[in-house]
Amino acid sequence: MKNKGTNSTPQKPLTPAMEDYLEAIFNLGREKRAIRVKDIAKRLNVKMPTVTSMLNTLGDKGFVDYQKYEYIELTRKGHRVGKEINRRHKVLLSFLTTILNINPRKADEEACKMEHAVSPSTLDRFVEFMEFLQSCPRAGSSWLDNFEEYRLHGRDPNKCVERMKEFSNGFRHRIKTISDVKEK
Amino acid sequence: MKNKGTNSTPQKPLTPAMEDYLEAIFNLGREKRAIRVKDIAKRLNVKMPTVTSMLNTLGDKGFVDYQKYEYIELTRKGHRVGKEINRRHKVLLSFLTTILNINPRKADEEACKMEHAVSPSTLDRFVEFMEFLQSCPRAGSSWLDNFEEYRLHGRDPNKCVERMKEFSNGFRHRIKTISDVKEK
DNA sequence: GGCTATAATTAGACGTTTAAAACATAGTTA
DNA sequence: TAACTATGTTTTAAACGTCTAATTATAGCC
Repeated sequence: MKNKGTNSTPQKPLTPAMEDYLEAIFNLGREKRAIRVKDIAKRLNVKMPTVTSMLNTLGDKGFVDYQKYEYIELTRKGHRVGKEINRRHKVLLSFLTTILNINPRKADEEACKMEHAVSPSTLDRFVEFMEFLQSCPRAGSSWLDNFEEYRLHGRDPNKCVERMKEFSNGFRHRIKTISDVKEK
Repeated sequence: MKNKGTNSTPQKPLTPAMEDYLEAIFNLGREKRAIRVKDIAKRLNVKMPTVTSMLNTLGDKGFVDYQKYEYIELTRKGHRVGKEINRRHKVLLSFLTTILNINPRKADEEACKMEHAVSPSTLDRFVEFMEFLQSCPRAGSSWLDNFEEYRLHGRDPNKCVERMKEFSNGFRHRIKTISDVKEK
């Protein structure tokens, strides 16, 4: 038996809901000085009592410092998790928008769901894949333009060479945003 | 209000657990003639009472034909869902293994979680992306070999041209498996 | 200080998913 | 057919995440 009910570093698997709260608190913490129950509720589209109860849960598990009616703060452990989930969100969002060219709103929704399903090591592969696309000219933005052309106008393999010769610049900016993921 | 409690085509969002059961039943149906509670329990690593109770839930919602002690069968609606979830699984598995080169066991685990998070339209983009890679020579398998090289041996952009000239054939087979996703 | 508006909490409930324990059925075999 | 074994079901209970309604706390203002 590893962990008795106390806490410290239980490392029990967090539920998706808990991850959502930690991510929300992490982000709110960078946006405003004081984080309130109301803010979290609004961010996650839940009611305030739901937030209170989850804060108690997360407090018991050592992810937030929380005494009722007082300021909400992430512990070091909670901060680590919130930041990691946020990283997943950004990477997946970037992949969905820049590589698959899904519109930002839809991509954000999807990233919200996917971020709980993708392990850190798989996430790293996504990052490496995008970095590769960015660092290698032939694999980079103009190549993605070809994907867009393919998607919209046909899938005939014979068109391929022709397509490769096309100079399209309407989407050249897409790949640039990949580097934003590495920020902070 | 769209649907009164009856059923027919309620289209209520299925939970991940329900999707798992429908997918499992769908797959078991193709493996053996009679599907038993025990089989589902084993497949999903749950206990038999859990299966019984979920079968009742899914029966009420019109996804399975189920009378106690009798054969378990998907309704047309249930079959549609099971097949769709299975499709998501196969597409994601294929992406994770052939494009990101994640090992099959790990990739399967990840696909199991991701399949509940990815919408059909996003899934379609994954498929198109892989089809594009398959249909366009320069974007195809040898290009993915370069990604592998990049991942393992360095990320220096200056190496890129050099890398592009390399002829690597150790991974050439990877891209072939992409077409398997389109089966059935 | 007392009043009021806003914010937060408590209390109680519900639906979902799970499991353990006890019970029921069906099939096989002696 | 009686007994044993497989399988399946019911009952009960728990954890989780959410809600509404009612209550309590905090902060700002006259």
